[in-house]
Amino acid sequence: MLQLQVIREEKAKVIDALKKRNIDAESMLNGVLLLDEKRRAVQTRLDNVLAESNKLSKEIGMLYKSGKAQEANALKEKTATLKDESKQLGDDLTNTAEELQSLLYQIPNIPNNLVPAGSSEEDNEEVFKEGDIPELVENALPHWELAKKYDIIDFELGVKIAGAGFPVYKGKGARLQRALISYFLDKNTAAGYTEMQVPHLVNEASGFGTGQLPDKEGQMYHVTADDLYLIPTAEVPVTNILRDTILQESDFPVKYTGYTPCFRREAGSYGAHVRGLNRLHQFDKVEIVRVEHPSKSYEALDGMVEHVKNILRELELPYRILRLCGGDLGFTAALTYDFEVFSTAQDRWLEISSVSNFETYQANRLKLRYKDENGKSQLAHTLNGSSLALPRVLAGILENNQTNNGIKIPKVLIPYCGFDTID
RNA sequence: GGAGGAAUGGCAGAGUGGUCGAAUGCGGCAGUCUUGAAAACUGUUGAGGGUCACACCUCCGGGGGUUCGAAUCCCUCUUCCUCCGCCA
Repeated sequence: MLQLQVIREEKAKVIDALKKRNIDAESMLNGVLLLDEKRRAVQTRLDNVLAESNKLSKEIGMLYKSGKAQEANALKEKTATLKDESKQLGDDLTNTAEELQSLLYQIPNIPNNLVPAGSSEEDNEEVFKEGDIPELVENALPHWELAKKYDIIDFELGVKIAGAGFPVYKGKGARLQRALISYFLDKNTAAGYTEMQVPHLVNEASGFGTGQLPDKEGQMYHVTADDLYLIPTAEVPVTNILRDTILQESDFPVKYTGYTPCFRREAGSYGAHVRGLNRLHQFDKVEIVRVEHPSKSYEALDGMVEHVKNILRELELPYRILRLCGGDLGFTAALTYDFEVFSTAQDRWLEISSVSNFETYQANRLKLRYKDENGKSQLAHTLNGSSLALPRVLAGILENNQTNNGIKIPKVLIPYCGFDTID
């Protein structure tokens, strides 16, 4: 959520920046400012009424103590109107504040200067590319065929147990999954991230904190009986560790990593692009989360990008990095780099990581602050990234490493797997 | 799931209707002393709204109520503790 102060003081700049998202925010921001003004006016009136009635109450107390009951009773009558007034003003205040809040929830984050203009993923800017695209054997197979051929992933079995998009990993497939998780966590902890095991269901407040609610309510599985949500990403529980927290500057940088399954309803997705592991309702992901001093957050973002690069290099996967354009940028992000692995057998790029700086947008909702050198509370910056999402990494490994003698396991994973070939 | 108890500032812990945003201790910060540190002493130290700055207002787990007045009384929800039941 944007800070009111920023909208108040730099409205023109905000409108201009949001144009990159192809949004004309002018009327929305005017609405916010109007409500904000109203809120403060009502608050001031309410405060005055309360001050008056506080004063009277004290006088009444004194009068009773000194035995002047009659005078006290006379004063009591005066408080009746004040009470009515404060009740009305209080209701007005609540309504205005709620209206203001819900309007603020509808305004996305301000894109960073680096974000290119654009309306769709076509306009994303390729900023880096590395790794050789392998020459595959003739009649190379996409991963869903390989999965069947080597009996390592069973999609039909998942359908039977749960439904489409819930694969069952078997044998070496399951072991490879576990290997990837351990490998990713080891890389992240070696880079100074503290490993966290967090709940896979979260409450409403956590959903609001990181911005999944109210915006993407339909994308999460909702356990209505207990009003909990299955997490769509570890970002939600891990970042919410620090909700309602005031850090010291010396606490920076905060670096967490966690492995969790992720659950997404993916309502509205269909077609060839959701085949196999490309888009699932349940998948595994290892996430990195950072909380930073505002002056350091972009340095941190670059560091996270380097970190993910390193991992992909070790996995020997060809990949590229995109800077997302305004039209493709997530609602809460200020700047996002997407990592994509090239799947040779599918002849397309697969998104495997998304690394973002949210600046103060999440922190404002989370009330995640720090004390600056003057002892004043300031909003921190939050960042997160996948390091990494498993299914498409797995797809990339299976497809790019297929040979006539089976699928070669990348060297770094062999110690984790205990085998070097799937055949 | 059943019965009982509890929830107060970073932590511990007083406060059972008025002058309580809240004693006291610990911790934190600043200072005195010291070559330096420790100890001791002195001061300071919750969050938010509001204001140029003050004033002022709100917050004692959340919500609602009683009252002129609520941390304190009532209702409700949540969480924690103890006991019982069930159980990976």
